[in-house]
Amino acid sequence: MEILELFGRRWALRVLWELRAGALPFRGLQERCDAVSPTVLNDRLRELRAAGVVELQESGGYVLTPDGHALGGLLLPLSAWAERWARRVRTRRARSAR
Amino acid sequence: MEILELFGRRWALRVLWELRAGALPFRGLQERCDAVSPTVLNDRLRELRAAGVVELQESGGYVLTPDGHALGGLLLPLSAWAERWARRVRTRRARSAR
DNA sequence: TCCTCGTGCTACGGATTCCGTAGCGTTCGT
DNA sequence: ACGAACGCTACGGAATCCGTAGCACGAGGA
Repeated sequence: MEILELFGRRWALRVLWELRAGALPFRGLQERCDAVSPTVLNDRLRELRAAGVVELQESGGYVLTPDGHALGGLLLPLSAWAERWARRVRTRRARSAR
Repeated sequence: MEILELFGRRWALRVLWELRAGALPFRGLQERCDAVSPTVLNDRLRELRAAGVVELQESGGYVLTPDGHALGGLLLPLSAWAERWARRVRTRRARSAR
């Protein structure tokens, strides 16, 4: 799981997540990622391109490669888990508040 | 996917990955994580405990909560992907080396 | 009693990463 | 010629991470 080296960096997973739905230009991607600074976004994009999960199309805009798409699909169950988790965290916080 | 805020931190996913197999004490966990500094490890553990995916048992040693275990299971397909990915990266590097 | 060992964890200074703002170079449409 | 959108870079300050050293506590043995 050396890949965790890459994913354990800020915005890496988020970029994959945002690109699932389709291509996005640099600034569009930046907006989706809570206005992350272009410096870091470009760092992550270079790393993800080097890893072969993201590519820059000639017509402009970033897209997932087939590999990247397969990976993006694996994030879906994680998303489902995250929803249940968020609900539990809310109720837990509500419980501890009273 | 606010959870990506937590996972997009160094060693967070790695800690989950290492705890899948069972409980580990602080220093044992540290060794498994490439001798990560105790400062950061403790930071991650506090965050993961606050998120309710990891807990410290009274008898000592860190362990995944039921939530955390469910999450850890989702990392398995990701691990399978990572293996295929690592193989591809190797062949790609071998190709570009000649 | 004193020592040792293992437990979780903290202090501190330096290295690395991240961020916010500003702006460059190019292309494309009008 | 000009505006807009494209990808991206420069730079200084803030936040994060790291490596080393060591503290506090409890269990066990001599």
